[in-house]
Amino acid sequence: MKFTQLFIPTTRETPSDVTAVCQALSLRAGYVRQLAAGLYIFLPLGWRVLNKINRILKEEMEKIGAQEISMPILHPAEIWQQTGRWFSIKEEMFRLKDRNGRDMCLGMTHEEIMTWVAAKELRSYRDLPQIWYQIQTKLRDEARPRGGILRTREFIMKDSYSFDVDQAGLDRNYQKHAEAYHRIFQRCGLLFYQVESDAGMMGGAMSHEFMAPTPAGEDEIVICKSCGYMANTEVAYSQFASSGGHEMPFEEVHTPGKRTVREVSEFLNLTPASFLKSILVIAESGPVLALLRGDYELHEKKLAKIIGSFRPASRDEILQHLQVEPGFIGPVGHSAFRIVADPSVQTGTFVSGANKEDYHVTGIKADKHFAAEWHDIRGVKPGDTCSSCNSSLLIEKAIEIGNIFKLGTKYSEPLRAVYLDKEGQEQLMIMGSYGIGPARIAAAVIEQSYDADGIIWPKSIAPFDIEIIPLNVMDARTMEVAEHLHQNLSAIYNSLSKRSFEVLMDDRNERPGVKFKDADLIGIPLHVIIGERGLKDNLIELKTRRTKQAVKVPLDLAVSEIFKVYYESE
RNA sequence: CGGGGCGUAGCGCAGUUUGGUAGCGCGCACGGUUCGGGACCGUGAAGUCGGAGGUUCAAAUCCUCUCGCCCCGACCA
Repeated sequence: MKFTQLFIPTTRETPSDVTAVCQALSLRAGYVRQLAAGLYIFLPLGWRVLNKINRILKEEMEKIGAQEISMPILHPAEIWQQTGRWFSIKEEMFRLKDRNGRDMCLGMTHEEIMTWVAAKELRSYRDLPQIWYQIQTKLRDEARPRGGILRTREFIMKDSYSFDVDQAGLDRNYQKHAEAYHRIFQRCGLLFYQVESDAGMMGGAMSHEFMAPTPAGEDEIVICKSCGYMANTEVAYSQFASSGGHEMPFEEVHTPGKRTVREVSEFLNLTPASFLKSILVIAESGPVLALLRGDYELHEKKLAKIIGSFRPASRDEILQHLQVEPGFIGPVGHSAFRIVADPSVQTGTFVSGANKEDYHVTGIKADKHFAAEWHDIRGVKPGDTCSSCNSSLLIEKAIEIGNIFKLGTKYSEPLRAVYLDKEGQEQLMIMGSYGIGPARIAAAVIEQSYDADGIIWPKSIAPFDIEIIPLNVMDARTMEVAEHLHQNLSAIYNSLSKRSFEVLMDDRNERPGVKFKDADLIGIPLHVIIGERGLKDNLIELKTRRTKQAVKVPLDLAVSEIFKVYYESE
């Protein structure tokens, strides 16, 4: 392919409103353009990369017996009403009416439709198991699109769905997907972790996320390098660091106008870890007092698992239930309340509000001065250790590039996806669903693989394998060599990669500097530089993008040397 | 949805405080000189100053409304 025949609008400057590296580079290198908030156009180079990724996805999905199909993205509301998600999902779903006034929506994901087909067409245990997948557009009216192609309102997803006769079948398909995902991300050249995750709106019993660590990531994951525990902070547990709190008399102290942990700790010259933080929340069953150590934050999802959905209490509610201003709440003397306390305050001596304006109480001990249900309700923080092996934990930012869910019967039940077993009994199908975002893979790869000059693609998903750079297109010899190499490399079938090289030739009448800069920016793995200077000695130059190392090779050995350097390079 | 920021030539920006001829750099077109890491000289095209309304002799600039984009948070298969 010739550069002059491809639309590659590179730019020297970065648009001012980008923040993420992947966003800046994919724009500058001419891979994508933004249409509106959360809507991106994939230009020729970007689309080539996505197709490379999709090719890998298809190969690995076929390997585990998944069958590619294609579903509509416009859905009738009824099916989503049957599973309840029409109601439980709020503004995030794009909804519309057709000309007859029928409610429709744009698919955020395809559990409903896949299950609908399964319910209609699969009847016998003999029809199962099935794995169906597609690479299809999803639409979500995101509250806040961000990070360029990281979080968009319209995006392509590889989503697959498994249908099994029993839990053991689901376990096998879940495991197969996990293994396929490992191969996929490895082939794409990503550093990634498989972490425990929250099932979120998908529901279901078990789920894992695949996370590519990068500072641009929206999620935070907790990693134990020692025993391998890895989890999204949404579900992560840890061992709290001991507070080293010291003994204090049990007495009220005057703390005029000091309300926050920070204010009171400074006022009393104590560390935040000496405090017992009391938070009043309103659950459906009534008010609940949540207690945790002053240096920790309440983990709302963990608390919700124990007391159900809740919201923070308003100032009036705090006055009503506790008869005290916010800032002076404490656990002492509230035996009538449901109190849920974090183990970080189970041993030791603490300071907390006195339930009396402008007073706190020192010397509080659990069980002696208050009683509580004990549950881990705190967020993991730096310095915590692993709850299984007590080694130190790492907290890293990461991009979610894939996930796998054990759905069980969450969708087969409402949509009546049933089969007859060997005894002729009707049984619910056991389902799993599994997603990967190809654009997020591309973004994560850029985030993990770039330098000051631009993108460094791994060979597996680069838009081209080789870029030929004839430095002076006005020189006849240069062009003769370049054209010849271009044709040869594009034509020779290579048994290793099972295809011929995809070659981009920069045939623009540009100065060498411009071509070098653009080549580095675009990030094709191997550059073949043809200049008059080298040709005098029948030499051309091979330069690998990642290392920037260049070797001069004789012209008559060009093709074999290119093979060699290409396959030796990382 | 809450908080903040920004909309001026294709891109990056100045000009807005204090109303008075719409500018700079890059890019683009043409001519010339250059040609191994984003060249130089010259000439030129290109703007409803996001939009609507208002104040004023006069609005990019002041006021009101509105639309869009970005960031932080809330939210998030």
